[in-house]
Amino acid sequence: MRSAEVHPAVEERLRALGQRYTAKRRKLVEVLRRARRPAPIAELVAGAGLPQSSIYRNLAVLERAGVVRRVLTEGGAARFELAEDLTAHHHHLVCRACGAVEDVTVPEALEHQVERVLAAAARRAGFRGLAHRLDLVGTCGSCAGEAPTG
Amino acid sequence: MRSAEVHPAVEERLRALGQRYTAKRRKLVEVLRRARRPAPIAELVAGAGLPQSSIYRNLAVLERAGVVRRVLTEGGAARFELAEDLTAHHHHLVCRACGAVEDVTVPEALEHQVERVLAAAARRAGFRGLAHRLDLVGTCGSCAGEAPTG
DNA sequence: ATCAGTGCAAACTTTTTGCACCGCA
DNA sequence: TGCGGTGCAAAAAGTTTGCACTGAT
Repeated sequence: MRSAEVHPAVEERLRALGQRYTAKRRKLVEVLRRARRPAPIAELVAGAGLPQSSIYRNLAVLERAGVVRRVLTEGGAARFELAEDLTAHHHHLVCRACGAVEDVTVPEALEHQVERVLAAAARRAGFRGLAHRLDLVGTCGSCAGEAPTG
Repeated sequence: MRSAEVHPAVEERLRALGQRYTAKRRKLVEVLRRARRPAPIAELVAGAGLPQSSIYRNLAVLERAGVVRRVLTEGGAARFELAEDLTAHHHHLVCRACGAVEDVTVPEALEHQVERVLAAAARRAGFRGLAHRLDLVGTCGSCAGEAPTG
């Protein structure tokens, strides 16, 4: 989704919750939109030029509005990204050596198949409204190249 | 993997790192083995009867030894489970309402296909040694049934 | 004027670490 | 007897919250 389309969509979702789409929130969304991967808090603080507390609070509001989502992490610091309906369905490549995260997409055919089989498995377990989160863990190029022993 | 097979395997992996497989560590592994889902720290503290600091330290050692892995979470508290080669490859159903986590498996055919396509995508991005983590997020039976308004 | 938004600082939660003591190889 | 292992308590890291002030409708 292009910038010109994202912001009005965000504004609408915030309005629906009686929230304003201020310049600061717009800046935050813009930083998230530009990141090619889930952004950690520190990156958002630096990028948007807002104090941590405002970042956290605005992220909470944006998450409630369905604009951003907290990405699953292995503990450390939280990472956030724009909701998939504002960008595109994608997955993550996580480097187990340096922790780097990259966005990736896989063929639609596989996505469909995954969706179909998962929906069946979930139904059996009594789960509804399923969405999948497929992350890949491995070693990124630079870590594999620079530290073959690790 | 049965208990009789898990413990010797764990011991071997710890030995390889010059670590001992003490009674307390065995207790911790046993608690993890019995859990049908990734266990939060509090559950391990209660189950193994060890102070938090020991739980954390032992989990760190066990993770280094490839015995346990930290499960991806949305921030809150960390959850741990035994490594897949000590149990079986599986995925998680996460309830977005109550946070409950359940282990699930999907057909092998799909696993193979996912592996194949993902491996290709990862190679393109310069990643190696890939493993996938497929989690499903939805609403569990009790949350959907007992609170249709939520 | 009013109510949401913001910033600072303090509180809180979760995880890590220093240190002294214990215990198995 | 030495190097892990353990527990307590303190510290650090990450996140949330109270309060007073600002700003948009």
